[in-house]
Amino acid sequence: MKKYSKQREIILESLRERKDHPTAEKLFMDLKKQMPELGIATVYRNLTELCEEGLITKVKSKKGPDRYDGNELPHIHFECKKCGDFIDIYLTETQIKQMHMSMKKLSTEVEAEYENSEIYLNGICKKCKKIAEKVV
Amino acid sequence: MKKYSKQREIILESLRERKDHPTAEKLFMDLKKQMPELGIATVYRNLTELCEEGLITKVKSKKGPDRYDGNELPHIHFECKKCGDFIDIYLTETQIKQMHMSMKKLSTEVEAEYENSEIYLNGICKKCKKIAEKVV
DNA sequence: GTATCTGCAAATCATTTGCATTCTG
DNA sequence: CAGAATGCAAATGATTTGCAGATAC
Repeated sequence: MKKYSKQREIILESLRERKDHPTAEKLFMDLKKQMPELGIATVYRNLTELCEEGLITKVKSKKGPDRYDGNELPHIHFECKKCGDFIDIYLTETQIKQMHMSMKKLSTEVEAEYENSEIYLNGICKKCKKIAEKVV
Repeated sequence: MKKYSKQREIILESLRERKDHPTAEKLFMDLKKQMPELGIATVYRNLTELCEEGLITKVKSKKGPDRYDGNELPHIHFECKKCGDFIDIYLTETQIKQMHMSMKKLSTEVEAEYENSEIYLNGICKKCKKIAEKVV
């Protein structure tokens, strides 16, 4: 039977509150400030569990280690080719419906059973664009 | 100045021919049969280079290590939640255009500069579906 | 009281790097 | 010959695992 743990609570809570997509290491460092006895293994263990329960999402990054996302609103990710950061892009009801319909249609072409889809947009984010402009 | 290497040639050639999406390790094992002196570091070095040159693509997997893809035709990936394998899904000219247009439109919402997008469909592939049916 | 969860340290897995040697232009 | 590329072994980085002690129910 699943038991309560303060560690799991603050991990989930923190991921829901923050708007970035931290690595396990980053999250660990930040949480260690408010709970110094916290161990990195506990963070990894809980992140894996929370993903399995569908409460958070693991985001694969092109460059560095995996990122974790606690944003509960339906969204897709924009990954910056320069800094590697992720930005959430929110979709309207219509966009979501449209997307899922076309995805489902595509899936039938391989006779596979479609469940959901992940879309990663790639490009340069606002922040890096500004930096690039300044450097030039 | 870039120099020819037999190793790079067989790595690229093999990736273009095969229809799966092997890990570096798998590719290494297979190529070692025809070139026993091949080293794993050489495989990784060349895979990284070939990706940078845009001749192949690195595919991030939900489960295991990175996969590599030498399929030159425009396609997106279907990732099986059970076996972790990838299947290529081909798109028509119209679908590609449509997709890029809607992606570009989404990107403007975050004031980021869109370059290209990656779409991963998720579900259960034909092979696993059959296995599942047999087990039941 | 017992199963679950933790923190730590050690282990594992994937990938990268240093370096002496070999190959290409 | 000079610079590039290789193979090997060692190093690194991220994540997982084993285990003894702490915690929840």
